Amino acid sequence: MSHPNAAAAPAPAGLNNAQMEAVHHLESPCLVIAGAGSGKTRVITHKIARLLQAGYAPAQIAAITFTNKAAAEMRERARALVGSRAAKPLVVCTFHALGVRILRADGERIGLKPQFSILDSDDVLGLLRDAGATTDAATARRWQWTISSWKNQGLDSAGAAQVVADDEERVAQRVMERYEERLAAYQAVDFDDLIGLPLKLLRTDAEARSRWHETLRYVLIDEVQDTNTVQFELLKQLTDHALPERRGKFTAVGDDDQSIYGWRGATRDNLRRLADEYPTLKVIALNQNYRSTSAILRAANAVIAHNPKLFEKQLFSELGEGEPVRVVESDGEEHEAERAVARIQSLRGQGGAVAGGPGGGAVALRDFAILYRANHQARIFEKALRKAQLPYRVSGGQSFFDRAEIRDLVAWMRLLVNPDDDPAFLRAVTTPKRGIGHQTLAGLGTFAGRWKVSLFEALFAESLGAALPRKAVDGLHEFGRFVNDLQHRAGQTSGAEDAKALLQGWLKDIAYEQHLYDGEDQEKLAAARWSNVMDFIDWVSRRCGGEIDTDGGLTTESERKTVLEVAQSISLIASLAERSEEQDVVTLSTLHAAKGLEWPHVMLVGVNEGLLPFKSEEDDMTPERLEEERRLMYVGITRARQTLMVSTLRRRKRGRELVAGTPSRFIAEMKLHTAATQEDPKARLKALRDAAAARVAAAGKPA
DNA sequence: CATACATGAATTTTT
DNA sequence: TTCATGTATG
Repeated sequence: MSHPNAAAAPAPAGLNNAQMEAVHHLESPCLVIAGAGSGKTRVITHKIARLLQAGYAPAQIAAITFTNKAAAEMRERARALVGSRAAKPLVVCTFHALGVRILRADGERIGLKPQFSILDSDDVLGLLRDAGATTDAATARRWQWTISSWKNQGLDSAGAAQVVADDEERVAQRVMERYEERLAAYQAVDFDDLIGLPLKLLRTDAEARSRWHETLRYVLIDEVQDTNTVQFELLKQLTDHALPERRGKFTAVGDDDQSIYGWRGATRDNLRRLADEYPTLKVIALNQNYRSTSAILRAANAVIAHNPKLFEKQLFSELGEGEPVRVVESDGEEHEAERAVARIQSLRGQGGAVAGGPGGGAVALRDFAILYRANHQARIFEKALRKAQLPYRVSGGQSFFDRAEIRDLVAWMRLLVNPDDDPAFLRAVTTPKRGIGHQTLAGLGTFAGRWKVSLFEALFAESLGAALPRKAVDGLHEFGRFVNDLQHRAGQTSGAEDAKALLQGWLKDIAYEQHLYDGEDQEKLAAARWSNVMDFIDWVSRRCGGEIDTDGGLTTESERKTVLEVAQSISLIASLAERSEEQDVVTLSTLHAAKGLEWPHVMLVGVNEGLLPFKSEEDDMTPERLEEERRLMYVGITRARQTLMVSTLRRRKRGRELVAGTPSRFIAEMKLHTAATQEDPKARLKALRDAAAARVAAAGKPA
């Protein structure tokens, strides 16, 4: 991963004492409480090196993360430390990728054929609409959410039947039953299944379990505080070896104060469970922060002190006092945005005047982040930045793989891997249009439903002729033959050059470029889409050529792969090799999406009651909810390296009139007044002098 | 009655 | 940005 602001610990000479202890503790399960910016990736990668030294083979070590990005960064840092040869066989991947690996190898033992398809959330939504016979996307989305949270608690539809609380859930539970039937019929799994099914396998199949215990002998897991119940159970199963001396070989790394995903099933309580269920658990806290100034950390510590503690931890920094944290009050969102822009411009104008500025030179745009609670808040800042002609990037924008044209091609590839993947079939057979319409597909669907076979299987059934007109059947057969032929060739084609030729030939055969220009009235847009398609083709063929995996997916070796093999791993991959990441632009991001990243200059905006902590009408703010919001504030504060500005609205526009806004309680909790913010001119002067002294001290040190 | 446009409101997100 | 709701117009 190449994000310039990714939390790459500014390398201290070696490891500090706590880090060293964490790295060398192999005797019993280990939990590393890694505060923000305390060098946790460093600990994990060094621990991998330590395990290799202790005699583990690389392929026996698994490092599990939550995102592809984190996995890629981890692999890269491990490679830098232990070398390519040792790093290659390491199992560094996401939870879900590990699930895929287990299911591709052993899924047959629980009735899943190895070429099963992975549905993304759009596919799931379509299936649910179908299963629940609704066209209403909002309803289907609620079902999706409900069903997913049941699955994340380890419940199937039968289990969910025991816990339904109201009528809406009762309906969702029935939809879930039909959804499960469909998944089984399509030989497809959703993202939740990628955790749930491997867990089921390991629980019920002793032989498979012991085989996996032989394969993966030591497990490192990142961000444990973000694990949900099912993921936690999977971790336990993976490390629950039959031999006592081989049991509990894991290191979990996390920070209870950065647990911000409770709303999607993550439970901070898993940290406590680790301590409860593993009496020999060694808990090590990393308290030294290598990212932020003392002024920033003091504010962070003060805020989080209002939460009950799970583990004792107090971050400190040796980077100097730094600039005081600034609180700014604005009249309305526009005003706030203008002031944020003004701050960027003034800090940039100042050049290297800020302590430790990159190379002591000008402050770059990429050094700034504007962080907010909710996505819609970005809008007004975008407007202000555009007006000031400052380039920016909004986090969590539409990903490459979400684009319609890419989803078309991915559907085709999924169909090649698993012709029984009905959602993929439907998309491919109608993209581009080939004279197979609603009527034909409805007929085929009815036929397939009656005989309980997939659409693709139904297509070649003898008796289909009785159910559909001759012309329709001919069209379907032609499509089927085309897919079969392409599938055959894709299974034999490997290497970048050949793969590219195959893919280009395929696009030509289906006249995809024409399809794009037909569907778009503006030629420029169609051309842009086609260029995306070309990027996609390049990307797939490069992987066929055996280029080293940079996406954290499954691959641990770099041999040539067939097009079909590459297609197998495609659903899991969320982003192309980051292309725009290195541009010098201001970052706009939600607090959630900012986790794990850092910037020299951070602005937290919209820090108001109602927004942060967030509160909606029908929402009773439980203490737990408030604590999670506070952790969100904590995460925001600890993203900043040199300066932090916290912005709040005195007044907000509501409709046409301005209404009073209340600064967030978290601002008071930062306890800035002692150091001086704006009230006391004398104290402020002193703070400025201190900061200047700190700058001088910092400038004397090598970077 | 249906469609077009304007207005206002808006949790958080990965795989 | 998107999504839903409401008003105005054909």
